[in-house]
Amino acid sequence: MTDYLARLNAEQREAVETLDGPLLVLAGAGTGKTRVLTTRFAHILVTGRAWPGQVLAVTFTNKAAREMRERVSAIIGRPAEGLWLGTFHALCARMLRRHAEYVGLSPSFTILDADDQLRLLKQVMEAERIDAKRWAPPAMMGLIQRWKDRGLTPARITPAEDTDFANRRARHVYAAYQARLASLNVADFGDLLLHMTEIMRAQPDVLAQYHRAFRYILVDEYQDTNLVQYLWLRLLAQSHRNICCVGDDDQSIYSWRGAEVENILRFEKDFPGAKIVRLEANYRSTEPILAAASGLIAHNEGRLGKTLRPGRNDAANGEKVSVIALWDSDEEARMVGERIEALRRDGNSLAEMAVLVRAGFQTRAFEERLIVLGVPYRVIGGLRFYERQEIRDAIAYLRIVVQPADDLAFERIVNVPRRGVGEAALRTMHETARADGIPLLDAAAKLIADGALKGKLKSSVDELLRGFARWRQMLDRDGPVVTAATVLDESGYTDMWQKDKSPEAPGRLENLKELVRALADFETLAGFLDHVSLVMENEENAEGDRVSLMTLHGAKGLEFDTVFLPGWEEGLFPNQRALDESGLKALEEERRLAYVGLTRARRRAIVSHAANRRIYANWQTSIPSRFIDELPDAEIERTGSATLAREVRLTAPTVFTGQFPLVARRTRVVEAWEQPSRPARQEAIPVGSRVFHQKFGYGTVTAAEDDRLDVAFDRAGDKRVLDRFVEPA
DNA sequence: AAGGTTAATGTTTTT
DNA sequence: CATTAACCTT
Repeated sequence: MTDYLARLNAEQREAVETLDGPLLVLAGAGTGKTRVLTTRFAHILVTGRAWPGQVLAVTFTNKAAREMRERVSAIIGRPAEGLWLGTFHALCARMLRRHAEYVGLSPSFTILDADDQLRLLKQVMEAERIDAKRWAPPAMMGLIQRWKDRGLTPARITPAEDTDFANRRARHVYAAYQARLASLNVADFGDLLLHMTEIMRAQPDVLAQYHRAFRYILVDEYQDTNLVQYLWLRLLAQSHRNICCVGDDDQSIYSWRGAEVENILRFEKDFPGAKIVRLEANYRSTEPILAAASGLIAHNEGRLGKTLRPGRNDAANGEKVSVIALWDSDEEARMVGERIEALRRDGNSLAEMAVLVRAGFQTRAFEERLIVLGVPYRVIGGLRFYERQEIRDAIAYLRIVVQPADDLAFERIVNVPRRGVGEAALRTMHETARADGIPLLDAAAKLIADGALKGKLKSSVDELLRGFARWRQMLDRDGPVVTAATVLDESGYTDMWQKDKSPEAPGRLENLKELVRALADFETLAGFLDHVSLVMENEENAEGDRVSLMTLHGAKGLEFDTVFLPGWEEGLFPNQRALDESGLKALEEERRLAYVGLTRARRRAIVSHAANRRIYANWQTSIPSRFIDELPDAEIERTGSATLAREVRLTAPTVFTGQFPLVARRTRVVEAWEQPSRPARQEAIPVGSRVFHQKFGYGTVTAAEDDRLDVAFDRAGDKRVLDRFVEPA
């Protein structure tokens, strides 16, 4: 029964068998993190420490949750049921249904998606008379989300926090937004965590209930937790302290989403006596790949410090990491295509190859190339199932059936299909709703009863309202599947797409069918709606042998024999925008992203960069990413038609000495080597001098480092820009 | 209210 | 370039 322990190495075994007290597992890439987590879970059950329902296991993705559930089942030899195993959000939603009244919601609250969130916020900002031109709603949304990530309810926000948005009215807007959510009986994603944390803080009996319920807590991807998730965990763990967090600070790539690596450091502080186990034996990659990745990540400061060592017997026989220099992005796509074909000819499976890019738009060039070559591929990421227009529309209908007061859903579908409800009619409904303090749906009914609506508008809206009354009864009588099918049919929604002649229409109808089909697995419509917003993913086009194309973020947790890492150029990767916004912090995160990319590869990693890249309309010259220079020379092999660039760069005499050090030497050489479309800068730009930038206007240079300048722009504020984009003023 | 035009604007996005 | 939101015309 304990033969599962025999399959672990010493450090993994320690992580599994240390069951009492707080434990932090620092697990490097490919060191068997998931195995440790699932084995630990099973070990708790097998040793009789707890029943399955007494273990709380938290992941970030549904995929990870599913995987863990399957592997735990396999070890204990039966389907694992009644588990508290899921994503932070799914677990919180489940809890919040029990205690919704504490935060002014009813247990039937629905969960809002990003689109509805923004629409609602726009309305709130409009009502608060905030100029949307000057204060962009998406920026305000970001601010609110970051507050929520930090566990800050409007009441917890100090005036000092509310300084730089809409003349210190951000806190007020946030409060109004929250009030509006409550009045609609909806919660956004952030609220799930925020509300539960707030409830556990304020209601000792609720907290005590969960302390009794959970004896052990397991947390995956701990480096990606944000503050509110940390608080939530800490509250739940504070009585028994049997909490085990697994993470890797070197793979923290979501700080821009509110994740705080500092949580790892905080862990030791808040759980004194916490044991720390390091997993450093990598069973995934060959030695050159590990050494290259380690050499790269060593350039980051402030790491907890782990050294990956090869754990595979055959690790030493690996090929070096290829670094290929190419003339332009077309040649890069051609190179990747050719390599893929060659590998396939040698008997390699396409499913074992991946192209990992920094930004989503980069996949297109490779898609086009692979189509020409007739190589099957799949793009991972992009629109999720529930983000599709037709699914969101259908769900809006269903939400109103469950929740007649859901104004956002009503607003979304009242004129879909067209019922002649335009801006004017909607405004009238809003006014009536606000005046009488009733939901939009009731306001519409009232306007019809009062004879305020006329003609086609009146009859079509009336029919819709009668429909909702009917469908609501039907739900009790005939269940969700029949109701959903009827709603889509009788509302004219299916009809609308059947009449649509666009090429996407058939696919949309197919998705609607899939939605109804998926409903069969659920007892209640409310349960299904939760599933759709919290869990439902794309069917990943998994069938067949295909090359995977995805972003580096999307590749976390995956592995492939061969990994292509194109576009390693300054500006693109590391991404200039990230650098401009968050400086060194962003650079280190970009570097971690590069580390994640390299460590996805089992046997082969092919890094490439192009000297010229078409961005939007025109061609732009790029220089190789600094990350390439940071790869240890011994582990890489440089080839490619643009190898010359490097030779030139390395052998060119250092022209500029003394006075203005570190100025764009690399840029200049590469530009000299190709056509002089943009004249190379002849002189360094001294600190303190006045410059002009096409986009930001005039400013004063405050610092210079390599080819980038810190400039205090007169109007645009402090920015970091490439020196070739400014001119001496 | 609907359809067609122009102008603005381009990272990453587990839930 | 290519997508989308805001705008203007019928």
